[in-house]
Amino acid sequence: MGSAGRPRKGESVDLIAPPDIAAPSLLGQLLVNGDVVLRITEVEAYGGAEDSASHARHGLTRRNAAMWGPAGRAYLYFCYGVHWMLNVVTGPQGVPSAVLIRAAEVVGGLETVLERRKAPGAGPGLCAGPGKVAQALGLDRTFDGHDLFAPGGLELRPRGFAGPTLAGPRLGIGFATPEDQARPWRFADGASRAVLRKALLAPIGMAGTPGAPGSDRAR
DNA sequence: CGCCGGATTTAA
DNA sequence: TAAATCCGGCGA
Repeated sequence: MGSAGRPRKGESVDLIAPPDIAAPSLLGQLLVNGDVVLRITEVEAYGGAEDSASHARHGLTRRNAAMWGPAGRAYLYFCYGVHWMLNVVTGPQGVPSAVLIRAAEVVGGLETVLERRKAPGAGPGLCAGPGKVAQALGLDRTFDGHDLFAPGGLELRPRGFAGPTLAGPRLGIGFATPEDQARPWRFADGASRAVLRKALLAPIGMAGTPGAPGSDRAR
């Protein structure tokens, strides 16, 4: 890796930005693993300078090591003894930050997803929830640190589009400081039904009209 | 070394 | 509303 910190071909420049900037740029992008293709509809930013809600709050540990790595890698962790959670590592190397993929829509491989999710049929809630997303993609600890821009295995495809961006406080971080709990670091695609607690989110980055510029990927 | 609790999901 | 179910991080 001679080009540390510099985006490679096909890599979104936005991932080098602070997590709250990088996060909304991931909306609409695709996650691919085998025949399964998901379109990201909801994300949350973690880390940056100081964030009491981040796994990096206690410093570098074995579990969160991937958060310190270069942008564009996966950070997988096990939660509640039950679920795996997928994050996209962002920011410059050495600054722990990541974006939690909270929800997505199935674009391809529905049969595989239904099987993995043990769901009877498709619906807006099929992959709405971070544990569901990882399960649908068939992820576990072996994907921790995986390069999302390397061909084969789990991949992030920057191509995609999303509707107007919604933003609001992150979910499930009652242990964090009130200031960090209040940060509007949860983002979602306003045009998607695959979004949890949508009523807690409000339009952002638009100068008056929905679909306005501002949610564009800088590229 | 033992305890506490979690970036959740599901079923009752 | 509560159980499932494991491991990380902290304090002793």
